[in-house]
Amino acid sequence: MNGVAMKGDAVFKRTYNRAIDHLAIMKPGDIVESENSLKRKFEASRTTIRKVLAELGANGLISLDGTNKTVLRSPKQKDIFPRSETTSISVQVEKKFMEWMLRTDPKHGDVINELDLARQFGVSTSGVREFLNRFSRFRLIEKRPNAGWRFRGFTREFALELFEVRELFEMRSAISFIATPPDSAAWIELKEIELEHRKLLREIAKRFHDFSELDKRFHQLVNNASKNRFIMDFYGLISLIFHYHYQWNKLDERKRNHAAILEHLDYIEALFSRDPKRVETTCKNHLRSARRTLLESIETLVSH
Amino acid sequence: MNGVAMKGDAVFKRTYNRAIDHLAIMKPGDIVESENSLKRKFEASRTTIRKVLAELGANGLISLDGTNKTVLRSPKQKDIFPRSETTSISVQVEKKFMEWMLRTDPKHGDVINELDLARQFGVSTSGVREFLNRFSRFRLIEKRPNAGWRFRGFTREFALELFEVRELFEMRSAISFIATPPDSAAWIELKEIELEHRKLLREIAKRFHDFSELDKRFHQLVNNASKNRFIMDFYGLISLIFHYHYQWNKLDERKRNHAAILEHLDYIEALFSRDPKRVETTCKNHLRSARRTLLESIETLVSH
DNA sequence: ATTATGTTTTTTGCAGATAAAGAACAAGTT
DNA sequence: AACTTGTTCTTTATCTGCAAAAAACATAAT
Repeated sequence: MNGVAMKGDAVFKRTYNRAIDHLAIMKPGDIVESENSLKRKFEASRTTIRKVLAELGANGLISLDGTNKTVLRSPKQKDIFPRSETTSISVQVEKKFMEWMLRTDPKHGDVINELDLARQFGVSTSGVREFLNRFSRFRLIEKRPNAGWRFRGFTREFALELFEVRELFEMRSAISFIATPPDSAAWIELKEIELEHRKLLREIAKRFHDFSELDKRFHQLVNNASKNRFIMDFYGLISLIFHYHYQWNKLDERKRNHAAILEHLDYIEALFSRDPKRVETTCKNHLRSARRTLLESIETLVSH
Repeated sequence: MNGVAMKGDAVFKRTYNRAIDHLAIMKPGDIVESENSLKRKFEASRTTIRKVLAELGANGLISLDGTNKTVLRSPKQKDIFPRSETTSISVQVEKKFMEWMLRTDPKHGDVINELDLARQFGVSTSGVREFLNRFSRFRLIEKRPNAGWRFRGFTREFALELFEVRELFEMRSAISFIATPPDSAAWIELKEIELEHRKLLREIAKRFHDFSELDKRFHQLVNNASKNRFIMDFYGLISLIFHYHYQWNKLDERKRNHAAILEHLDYIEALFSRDPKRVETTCKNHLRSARRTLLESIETLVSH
């Protein structure tokens, strides 16, 4: 309302949109369920639910008769809030920072200016600051007191260190995986993933971009078998890096993905065989070539 | 000066104290070196150096004659700022939070209230918030949007997951360690640590408390051999946990430390032998008993 | 040309304010 | 007794403001 925006009402708007979706499948005259029921359904506090109901009433979508709330009319397109207003500032900053990283491709040692980013992102410095503090856990940036943040990666050393740990963790997880009971849901998921791979292999010509999503799904499944929060968390960092890697290195993407699918299929087959030796061989083989690809893309970046 | 304190001047006070220390070893009439030289020596910006010099002048410790600054009198005890005023708010919050954890011993699921902590610590909510964001990387607390932080550990599962990764990392580091060239400084440091162990063993009756420091030094040396930032960082988490563990579990401390020293000595000997098999055996043996101790102390805590 | 000090501009660290969101309390209905 | 809605109290998310600290720009002196 006034110029000095405070907390932001993304939760309200998101919940309001959810309510609109909900109303869309109801008819005028239908009764609206209780606040507590909506609270559970929309995952928001009752305070927010009440605000939404009040707004729906004010907009003539429902009648607010205490415990007897009824639908008055079906929602129109213009009743919903734009998607961009339904995410909190902190989530927006996160997204904008990632885009900024891709765009500017900062190099090791580059300084990150809070004020500058805040201006670019259209948020206050605190928003940027808070994000950077959280992001620092990935070890890609580093703070020097009173003198701002510095970018640390993405160097060859970083990639090598990353892969050293990745291999350690994934090998351990893969061994845990083959030890999971045969009736576990993980095996079904693995079978599904295998089929997806075969399907993608047939349609590789036009769908090779879809590999990155499948890659993530597969490795995450394996890593989750470790049931170790540190190992699973670490895979979060790997995905982040790969997300960028896929954006950077468009060269030979189709060929690389094709090769990776074949490696994955070997690896998956080894998992189904439950033979630790075979798992080790196929897993290492795949990770080695994944590392090679990543390093190549770094060299390419550095050279031009 | 006025009631609304802003950034805080810990850097100034710390630097001022450093300057006082420096003046203490000079005689009246001696010439004070250049601002740039002091800047390098005291690791602060020239802005801060100038402020310090101005203050020293105002307090009659030096004469401020442009480029000709001379010592007027030796500093007295009352010239220095109290130590507590020389650390930044963020460092103070960190320290207070750790003390708070020890004191209140929060359990899994407990909520952490930013406002409450801010009041207890005598700082603003922003200070607490910023700290919690940074601290979240240790995975001991977790945020739920709009609903505050929750304590996650310190459970048996947490300890088991921690040790799984610790063993993986330390084994890898130990193997890297024995591969370092014989003229590396690490071997000298290891020898020193060995001697410290033997010395502590002789004086175990009265100095068993000193083990925790030595323990950290030893394992850090081994982990650093990995030259992997993720592995080295992880040891930061281990130290943090152990710091608390040592505070919690006072039972049998002397006996436990005595046993650990012997295990360390075996492990160190194995490292000197450069025999991977021996290193593996002694390292695993030590980590197994370290885990047992930690688990015992958790059970004890849970039971009363 | 380097190295000194003097001055101005920019950025960071932290407090404080406030709307939004959550939680707790109260009282009424089936 | 279990659910309603109504009301109040507490906590979080975010912006703004300002002094401290750093960085950049001048200018003077060896």
